[in-house]
Amino acid sequence: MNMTTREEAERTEPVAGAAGDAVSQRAEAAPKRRGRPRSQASREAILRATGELMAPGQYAQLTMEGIAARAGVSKQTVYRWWPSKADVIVESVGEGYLTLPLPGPEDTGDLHADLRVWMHLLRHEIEGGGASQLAQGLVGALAQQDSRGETIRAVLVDPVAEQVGSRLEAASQSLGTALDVEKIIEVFTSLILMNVLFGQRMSDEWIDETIAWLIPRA
Amino acid sequence: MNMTTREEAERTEPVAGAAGDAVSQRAEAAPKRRGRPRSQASREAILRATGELMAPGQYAQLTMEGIAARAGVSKQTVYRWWPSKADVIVESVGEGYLTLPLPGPEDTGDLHADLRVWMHLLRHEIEGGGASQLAQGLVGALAQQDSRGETIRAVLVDPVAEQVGSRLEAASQSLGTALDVEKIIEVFTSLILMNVLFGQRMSDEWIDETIAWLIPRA
Amino acid sequence: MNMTTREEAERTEPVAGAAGDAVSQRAEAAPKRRGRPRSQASREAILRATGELMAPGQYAQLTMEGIAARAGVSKQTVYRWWPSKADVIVESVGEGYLTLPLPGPEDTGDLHADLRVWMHLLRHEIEGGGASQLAQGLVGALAQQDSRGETIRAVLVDPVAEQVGSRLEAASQSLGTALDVEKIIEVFTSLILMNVLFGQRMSDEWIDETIAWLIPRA
Amino acid sequence: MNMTTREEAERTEPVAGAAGDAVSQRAEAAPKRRGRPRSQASREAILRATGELMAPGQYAQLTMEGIAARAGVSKQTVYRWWPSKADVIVESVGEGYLTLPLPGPEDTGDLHADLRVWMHLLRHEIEGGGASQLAQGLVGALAQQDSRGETIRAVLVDPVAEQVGSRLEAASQSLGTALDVEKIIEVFTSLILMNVLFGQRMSDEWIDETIAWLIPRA
DNA sequence: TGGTAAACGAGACGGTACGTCGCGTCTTTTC
DNA sequence: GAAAAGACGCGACGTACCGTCTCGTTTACCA
Repeated sequence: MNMTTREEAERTEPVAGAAGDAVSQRAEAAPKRRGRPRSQASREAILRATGELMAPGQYAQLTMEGIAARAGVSKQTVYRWWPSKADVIVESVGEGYLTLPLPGPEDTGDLHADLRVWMHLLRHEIEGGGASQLAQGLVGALAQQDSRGETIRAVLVDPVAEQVGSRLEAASQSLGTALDVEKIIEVFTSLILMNVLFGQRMSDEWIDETIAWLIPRA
Repeated sequence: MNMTTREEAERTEPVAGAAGDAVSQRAEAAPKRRGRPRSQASREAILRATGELMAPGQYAQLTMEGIAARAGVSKQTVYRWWPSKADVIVESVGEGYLTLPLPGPEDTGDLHADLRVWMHLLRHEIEGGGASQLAQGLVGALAQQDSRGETIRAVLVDPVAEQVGSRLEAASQSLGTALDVEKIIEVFTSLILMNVLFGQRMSDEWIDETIAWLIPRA
Repeated sequence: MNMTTREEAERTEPVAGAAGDAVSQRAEAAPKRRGRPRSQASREAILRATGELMAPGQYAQLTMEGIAARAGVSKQTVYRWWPSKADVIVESVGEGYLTLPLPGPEDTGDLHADLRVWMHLLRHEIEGGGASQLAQGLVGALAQQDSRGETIRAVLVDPVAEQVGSRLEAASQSLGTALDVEKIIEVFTSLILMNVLFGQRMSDEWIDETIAWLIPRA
Repeated sequence: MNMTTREEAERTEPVAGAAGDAVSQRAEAAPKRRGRPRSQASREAILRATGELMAPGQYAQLTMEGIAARAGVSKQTVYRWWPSKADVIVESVGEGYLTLPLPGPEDTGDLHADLRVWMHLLRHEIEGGGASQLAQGLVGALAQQDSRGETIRAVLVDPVAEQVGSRLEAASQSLGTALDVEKIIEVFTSLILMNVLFGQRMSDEWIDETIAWLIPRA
């Protein structure tokens, strides 16, 4: 990610020892910045506006001008802190201003049924078009600058994996079956995301077959 | 895909007349179009130019103006025959003017070994960055105009599925095992494309595990 | 003046042997241009808009964006034909889309009285501020690119010189006096323009003195 | 308007106190300002920078940011003491940090000869372009903010008038002739400034004629 | 001699205009 | 009637200055 060191410093400062940051020893050598400090309000407004404009139907407005306008901020302020649209999107998503509208599966005790219900839900979501558009938009927007795979993965893949994962792990314990949970999660996520990304319609049969194939009944 | 019917009809016609020739006497059985016929040379030049501009590093030039300029053709000529950039790209890829730098697996008789070799090859390709960039670019370019996904699938998914598919089917017959070939192909393709699209690194272990999990040894 | 040769050719073509053009022998070698010809309507709209925006009070809008907007034309169209704002202004003025709001003297037979009345009129005009603002604006706008003295002279100086000149020449003949008419015109024009440009107030005494000094009574 | 800022500051202070303020106990007209006094060094640096940036060729840099940068000063410091760019320019010129490259006439005893020599010198200066450009620039810069003209007159007209004036007054006394010196100065200045402003070329004949016409030989 | 208030540098802020690029459409002449 | 040439309205791009606004840091005065 091509963030300037200044930006990096600024952001991580209030957040403190965030995320997977191991090397945070740089406390000495005061990072005392001179001049007026950047407006935290502007920063948030920009990231929020970006998140909002990623919503289905708004996507056409996802321009630097659109973001600035909706945030009530000057274009220059956006450019001052993020060198490109991709960077703004990445940070907006990273800060949680936008989440994929994909729910996770319930837990009624019957794993197969839960997954089936869930995938029907996903199908409905995909058919609405919003999720696909958003996913494609993300890939498209980010593709222009860098590959930035980790980011997209963090936004697109991880949440889905997490949701299906927690359900599977619960089942794995209660069932006592020897499921390769990790692999199943991975495959499940891949299949679903392909369908979301490419707007593929999941037929009833395909759903049943897929579940059966991935999680053989005992 | 949104190809005009005229385009479809027209295209197959001169292709029969083949290669470099212009004034062949295909007159008979003709649907007799009046006026100057469309230039086959222009068509090829456009598709070739599109393919060339999709090459990694050139992607920024993939504009309608860039295509027309490189093809030595007027913009109108491009628009006359393809309603959108997405359609040009799709046809360019379809006609082989651009190929995803993703080879298929060899057939040495040992399915597991072949797949392992192949996936190491893919990993190398992914690490080069070109494939990921191109795949992302395709998604991005196509998403802007045609979010329906069939298009992207045709360009991105199908070729990979075909390559791994033919190897698997061959194995399926020689092995006589009851493999759900279709499902395996689908899953294989999904996993690989996810990795390509998001630049995920495939470790040796991951490759071995995945193959073993998908195609259990007899 | 930095007009492109193409623009020059285009403009002078319909105008025929305009202005002081002596070398117009280039008729042969048909300048047949290809592609869509430039829109005469746009050209006129731009020049008219420019003239209108030079009017007192509107001057703040005299931006390339303002001109394009008022002309109902895209910015690019303005830039396509004139490389800078100064060039647009020069041509707008040159084509008569704007004239200095300075009247000429009447002819009642009494030269001194006529001039006095006229200068009082001018004083009123100057006090309104419009004329000064416009003159300064012209100088300022044109100064940024080139010196372009001839143009400003043509717009600012010549009309005034002409008006006072014709009155003086008429008087010169009827009086039979040996007036150095040319010199007087020159001086008169200079004095008046200095006052216009710098918003100098002309007092009654100054007017009388000046007229008496320039045109001694017989 | 073109009062020095210090005067301005001192003036507005009591005015502010008079504006219906309740706490105004400092009635005893104390001009004593508290806090850090303004930096004389900054003031000079700003005026010098302004003068330097008015030099021919540099004119495009004559922005508030440019001035501040070259003076090694913050923008706010400039704005604190001068309300507009015009004021800075006026004071810079007034303090002699920039002089129009227009010399005055020598005094060899022969008035006509002195003037002729001087005007040839001016012609050379005008042809170089620098003087015209600078004069136009001044008009342009000042016109944008202060169209009242006194400012421009003070900068542009007065210096020239003074130079030619002192030579003429000297001559007037030694000659004893009844010259209307004031008028002659005015006319001379007008003619010359018109030529400078509009880059008009003064021919040998024109110079001789003009001098002869303005100052008839005894 | 230490407080304090104004001036200082730095530089971010909301704006407006700049000049350019690409879009998809249009209007010419040429083939 | 297709093709090249290229102008058109549109809208976003990224940059430059504008004049204003915090910040933390001097620095001269007055107590």
